[in-house]
Amino acid sequence: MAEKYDDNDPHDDENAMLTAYEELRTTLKTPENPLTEANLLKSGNFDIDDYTNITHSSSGTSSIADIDNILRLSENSHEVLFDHHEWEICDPSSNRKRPPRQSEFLQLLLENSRYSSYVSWVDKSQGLFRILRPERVADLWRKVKCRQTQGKMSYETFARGVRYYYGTGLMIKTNKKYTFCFKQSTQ
DNA sequence: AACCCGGAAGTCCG
DNA sequence: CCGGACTTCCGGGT
Repeated sequence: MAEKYDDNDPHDDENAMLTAYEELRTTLKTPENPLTEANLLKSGNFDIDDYTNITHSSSGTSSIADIDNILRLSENSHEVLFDHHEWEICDPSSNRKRPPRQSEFLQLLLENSRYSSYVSWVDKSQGLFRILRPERVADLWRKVKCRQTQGKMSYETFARGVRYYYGTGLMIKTNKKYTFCFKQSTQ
C-alpha cells in the first residue's frame, strides 16, 4: 500500500540519515574524536538507544563494520512516515484546524500505534508514560509544532516545554528518566 | 555522565 | 501591541 505524500518530500528523512551516517563514519575514523554519546547525538538522527546498541555490539571498541550494522538497523526502524494529517487538532473554541500544543502532541503520539516504538504508557490509568526514543520524539515535535524556530529541536528543549506543564497543572513530576505523567482530571 | 528542575529572557504567532 | 505557549540558555541537584 504505497501512499503518496505530496506535501512532504519522502526523501528528506533518507537524505538526513545518509548525511548523518557519513558524518558519523568520518568522525569515528579519527582516534582523537572517539565514539561518544555526545558525538552520536550531535549528528541529530540517533538517540540513546542507538548509542547503547553500538557500544554493546562492539564490546568497547567500535569498528566501521559495527557502525554499518547498527546504522542499518537504525535505518530500518526509522520507517514511520510522517503524515501531518495525523497531527491536526480541531480547536474546541474557534472550531478551526490547527497544529497541536505540546501536550496534545504527546496525547496523539501515545494514542497512535504507529509510534509505539517512540513512546509508551507505563500506566495509562494514571497518565504515566515513558519516552522511548527521545531524539526522535523531539524531531517529530519539530515537524508538528506550530511555532517554527531556528535551532535544532533536541530532547533537552522538548523536555523544558513539558516541564512548564507542572506549573499549569497539566502534568505532575515523576523525577524519572524520560518519564512524565498527565495529571488526571478525576477529582 | 546524563538526566531532572525551574528561573529568566527571548521568540513566534494568533 | 499584547499575551500564551513555547524556545533558548543555564546553574544547580540527583
